[in-house]
Amino acid sequence: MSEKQPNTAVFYRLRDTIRKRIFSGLNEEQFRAAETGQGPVLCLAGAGSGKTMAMVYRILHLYIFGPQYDPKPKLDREPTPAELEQLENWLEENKDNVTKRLPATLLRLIRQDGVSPYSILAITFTNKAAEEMQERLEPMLGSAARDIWVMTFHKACVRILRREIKALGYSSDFTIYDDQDHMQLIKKTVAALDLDDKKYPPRAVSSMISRLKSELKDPASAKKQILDLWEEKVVQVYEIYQRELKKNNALDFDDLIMLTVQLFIKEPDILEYYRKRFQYVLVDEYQDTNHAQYRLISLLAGDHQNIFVVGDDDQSIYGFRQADIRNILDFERDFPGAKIIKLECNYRSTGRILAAANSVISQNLGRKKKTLWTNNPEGERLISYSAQDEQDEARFIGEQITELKQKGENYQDCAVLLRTNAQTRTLEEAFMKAGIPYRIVGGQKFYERMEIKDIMAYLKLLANQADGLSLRRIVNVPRRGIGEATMQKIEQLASLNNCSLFEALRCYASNEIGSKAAKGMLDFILLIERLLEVKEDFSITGLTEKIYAETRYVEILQKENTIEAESRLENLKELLTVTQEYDANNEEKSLSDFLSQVSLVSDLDSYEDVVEAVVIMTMHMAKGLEFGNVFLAGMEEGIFPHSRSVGDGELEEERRLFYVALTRAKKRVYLINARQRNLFGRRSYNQPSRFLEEVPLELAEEFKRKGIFETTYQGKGKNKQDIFRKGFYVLGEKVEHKKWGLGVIVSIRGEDEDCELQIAFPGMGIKTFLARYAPLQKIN
DNA sequence: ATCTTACCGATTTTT
DNA sequence: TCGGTAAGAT
Repeated sequence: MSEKQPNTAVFYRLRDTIRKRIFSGLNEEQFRAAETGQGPVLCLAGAGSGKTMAMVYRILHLYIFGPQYDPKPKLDREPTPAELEQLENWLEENKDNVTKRLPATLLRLIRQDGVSPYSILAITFTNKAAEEMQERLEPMLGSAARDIWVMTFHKACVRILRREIKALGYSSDFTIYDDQDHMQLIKKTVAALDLDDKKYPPRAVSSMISRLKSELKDPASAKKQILDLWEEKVVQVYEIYQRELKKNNALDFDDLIMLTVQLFIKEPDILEYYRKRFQYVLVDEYQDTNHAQYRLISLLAGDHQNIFVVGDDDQSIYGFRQADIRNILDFERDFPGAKIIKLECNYRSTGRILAAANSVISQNLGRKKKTLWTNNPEGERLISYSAQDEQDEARFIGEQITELKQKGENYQDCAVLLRTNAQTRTLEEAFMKAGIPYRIVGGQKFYERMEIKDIMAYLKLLANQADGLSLRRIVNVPRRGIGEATMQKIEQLASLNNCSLFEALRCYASNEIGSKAAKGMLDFILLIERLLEVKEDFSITGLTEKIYAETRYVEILQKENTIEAESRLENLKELLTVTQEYDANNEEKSLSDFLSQVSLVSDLDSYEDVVEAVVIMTMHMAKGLEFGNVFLAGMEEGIFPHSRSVGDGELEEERRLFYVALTRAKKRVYLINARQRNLFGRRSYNQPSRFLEEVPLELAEEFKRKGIFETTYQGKGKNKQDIFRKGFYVLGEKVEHKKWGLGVIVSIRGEDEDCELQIAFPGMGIKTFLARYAPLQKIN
């Protein structure tokens, strides 16, 4: 017989139970990550260990219960019996299901000491990750979820900079240059300095400048650490490049981070404001942060030290983009008193896949020791297949996928992951032939298409007339008879008068009335001025349509009447869908805001796994995704590990990439190498990847093609005759004929031993044979 | 100013 | 092999 408890005590008990219920889907470590609200926390989260869960629930916990859970918080008033009943009812109703949604009333009742959603900053690298987190938060937190800053580094920086960049001498309608724009400007600068672009390849120059920026070195401080002539010149390029950006009121991607840090350092008041505001900072994929990003978050977390980072050093595969693995390895040193939480339970992959991945990654030195384990079943063995060549490789994958499909797998649960983009072609052809629906993620990106870039350049110029790069792009698009030579003059004029390209253009046009180029220029200037006048009156869609019409861009494409023009028109239509979506979803529509939103999306963001299609992409792009069945093609020395990375310390990063690729798979992994393949138009013979040997033998089995003659053959024999009888002929394969000598199979008709082979003998033409009788021998 | 042809060179790229 | 760039032709 229990004594009648006061309402408050009952409330405490119920609240505690509800808390446990909400977090019941987490394992012990995840829960610890979620509830440790104060101080620095490093969460080492292995692949597939539910780190997003941990982050989402951490935010949830902060919002509802605050940084430090108090089971008996001070209440303003005693809860009413009706309220207690509500809580009890909820508990009763949600006895068995895992909580995905919390009703607002319940939230209001139990939320005590919870932090303001405005004080939480959750940073990711991809929009996709940010959206995923946001989507999971919304049903739990309701509208409060929208007040939390869950966004990418770059987006957060753009937000801050749009408000504060005046302090750095830019104006707030700055343009963001994408990689293409950036490269363009680098090339121009290299040329302007009269440097030989053989000795100073734009790519290398760009990567050096990018490195300097991610190390927070401005041109002045970069000058102090020059090692040789080459670097000296590059720093000169950097200096001019940076000046040029500022003149154009433009920022490249690296600037977004670097300038934000500079801003914080230069303006302590501004830093103070954001420090006060973001009391709780969370960072996803911490192993991928570069130095600038590290500085950014350490500045923000400066005094409160409430910083929570999740990452996996074993999944650091962006070293070439200045991701600094030391950030995660040194976290405990950088943030004294840091708590370490390891998430080692994998919910994704089968035991065998995980064992393979563990074994592979254990070869790397200098990592934080972690061993993933799982309660999942052992699963099937990994399958390896040694293909004749890339066609055979592609065909094998196609066949296996067809087989999987028959077993009830969906196409969208199959992924082919590649080391390089160049490997996609053969696969595409094979899939097309086999009638397998496929999708290539990460090829030509929407916003990188010519026609889209053209229209965007118009919009950019309208938003920011200082943007000379955009002006240059469109001044003669469509044709207005303004060529390179004329533009050179204008550019000179601009730098002479220290004015913008647009102003120089105006000046030139009014001075050279009558010349052909001036006529075109005048057309262009009037067009832009007309658009500038009305840009405030239109929605983004309206403005875009006006550009289509006034430039006659669409009209000209229509007249072209080619398939190419057709697809460009399609893209322009698609762009209108994008603008419409923006217009519909954004209250105060500003052109700059639209443009930055667009600048910060990637191809991967549009990737949804609902389409019935096999997905083909690079291993890099696959990070963070998962698939039932994963095919890793091109497991060859030179390709993977890539020849360029063998040698200097990058082998471990390649191995991490392999680890990432393996751990994408839930059920099946196929490892395929081709014994020969065309590489740069040359036939090359590659050894199987060393990584294959790092997969323990007992976890894998080799797939043997059931050849036409193989039914009875079980041979171990080494002699040529045996091998010759065992094989199955493959298109493109080299064979030796007793009489004709070396040849290549160019066609195979029919099945099994009845098939008819056409073989090309160099200098002797194509001969036809019946496989059954022909005295053929395979050449490896 | 714009179109054509001969070279060269060739990872990965969240933003 | 392909695609992007640089010099030559119209």
